[in-house]
Amino acid sequence: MATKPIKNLSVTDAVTEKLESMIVEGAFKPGDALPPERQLALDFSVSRASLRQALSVLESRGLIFSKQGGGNYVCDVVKKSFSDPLLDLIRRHHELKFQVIELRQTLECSAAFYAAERATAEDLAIIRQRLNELKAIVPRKNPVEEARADLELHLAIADAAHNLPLSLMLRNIYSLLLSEIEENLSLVHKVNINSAKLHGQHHDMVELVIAGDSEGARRVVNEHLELIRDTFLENELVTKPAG
Amino acid sequence: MATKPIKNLSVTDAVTEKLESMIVEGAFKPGDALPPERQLALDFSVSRASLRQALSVLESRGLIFSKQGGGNYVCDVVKKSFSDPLLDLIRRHHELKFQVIELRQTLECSAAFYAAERATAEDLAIIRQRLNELKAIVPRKNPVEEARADLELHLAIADAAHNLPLSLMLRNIYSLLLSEIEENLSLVHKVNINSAKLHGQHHDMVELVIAGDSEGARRVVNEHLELIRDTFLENELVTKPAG
DNA sequence: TCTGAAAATTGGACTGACCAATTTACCAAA
DNA sequence: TTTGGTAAATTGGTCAGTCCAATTTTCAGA
Repeated sequence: MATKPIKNLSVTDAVTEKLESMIVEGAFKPGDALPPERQLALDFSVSRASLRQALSVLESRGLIFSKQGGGNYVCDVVKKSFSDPLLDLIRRHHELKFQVIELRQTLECSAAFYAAERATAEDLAIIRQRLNELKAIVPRKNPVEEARADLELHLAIADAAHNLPLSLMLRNIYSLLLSEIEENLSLVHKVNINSAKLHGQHHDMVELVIAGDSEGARRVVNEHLELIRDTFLENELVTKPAG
Repeated sequence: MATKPIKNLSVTDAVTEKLESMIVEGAFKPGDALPPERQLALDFSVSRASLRQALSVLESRGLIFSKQGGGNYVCDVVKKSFSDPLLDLIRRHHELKFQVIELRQTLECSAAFYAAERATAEDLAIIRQRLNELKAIVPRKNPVEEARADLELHLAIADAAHNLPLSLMLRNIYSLLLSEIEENLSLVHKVNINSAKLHGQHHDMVELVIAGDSEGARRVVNEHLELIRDTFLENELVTKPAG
């Protein structure tokens, strides 16, 4: 008999949940001012300190905002943040973005190496197909589509390495990068500066994997991701005023 | 002309940012306990109420968790976001073990490389300490303790690479390996065949990282993990009838 | 009616206190 | 020496009261 997992919420957590559900259910509509903190604390029979902890959490979730002396207001855009904590973390800390790219570099170099050694005819057919799809999309000048096709090519190579955990980790990183790219298109425009060089590297990557030149594949992928990393870094310097 | 939104952070927000940065930058590592709230409030020269608002926000973001009477602890962020499905998968499929070791090899080689380039004096002190702890444990002939100390050394090197996502991934892999080892002690007995050689490599690893020889560190770690991989493989052939 | 300063309201922050859960220290019993 | 349990110290959870600063409201005077 397992001990019953009784709902044992702290006062703060209970208030957070209550307020959140009231907002979601429309008791307070977007733009509305919440009752004053002192009144709200009385209504819930909690201290103002506990209430304010709850309000802080709701503010960090983007549900409300505070104006000193004015009041607490429900945000207009109630964006359902089904946010991945790690993803949020990386969004807020650009130094982590660099680390993610560095990690991607580590993983992809190995992936290319093993792919060159282990790729089957079937793997190679898929890789060629992805490369052709990418080449077809490039002229359309659609950054998001191009980024997606780009990652698909990289993913095909990773899969050819026949290391499932490695593939899965890269998939996670790709989904992270893609949402990043979709949020910040200017970043992709920058990438286009080095577009020709990047696409040349794509071509070389594929050729070396097909040729079974594992060391060569690793080297080109390394150069490829260094170029990507540097482009990201430059972009950060442009878009972020002062780090 | 918009009024310049000068960085005008509230006390709570400032503390939140500061703590988050410290966690991200590794001042507090996953599993670590934060200093007591009263002490932390003193350190930051803020009231405990403000500090607790910040802690509430960080908890809601999944960065820390609190135990009443126990303390505030840094979460293992990775478990929720990066590789839940991966861990489950590997637990269910033993044939993936080889691939996991291969992945570990990839990650650790990079980690050693970057550690040799970036390790601070503090990092090096921890690495030396872990090595000494390992040396002290070896004579006891306790396989589980030794495996744990072994992984702690590798982890210290990984942390010195100053790449949080990389550290987190390796932590997951380590916890996986450890539970694997605890389940199957015979495997570690096999390792002891190459015990002397492995410990020599540990020593070389540390020395090269301390010397800042990134290429050398990468090479030794590569050899180290090849030896580990081969030992695992031999063991598989012995323990699994016709795997 | 309009303006502007005073007053009331409201969020931001600090202090000190008390409770409850956990951890640590310590001592007696086996 | 080891074990087991209890008392003490530590630490998070909560509350009440106070003061400050920004905003909103009120209202007298032009």
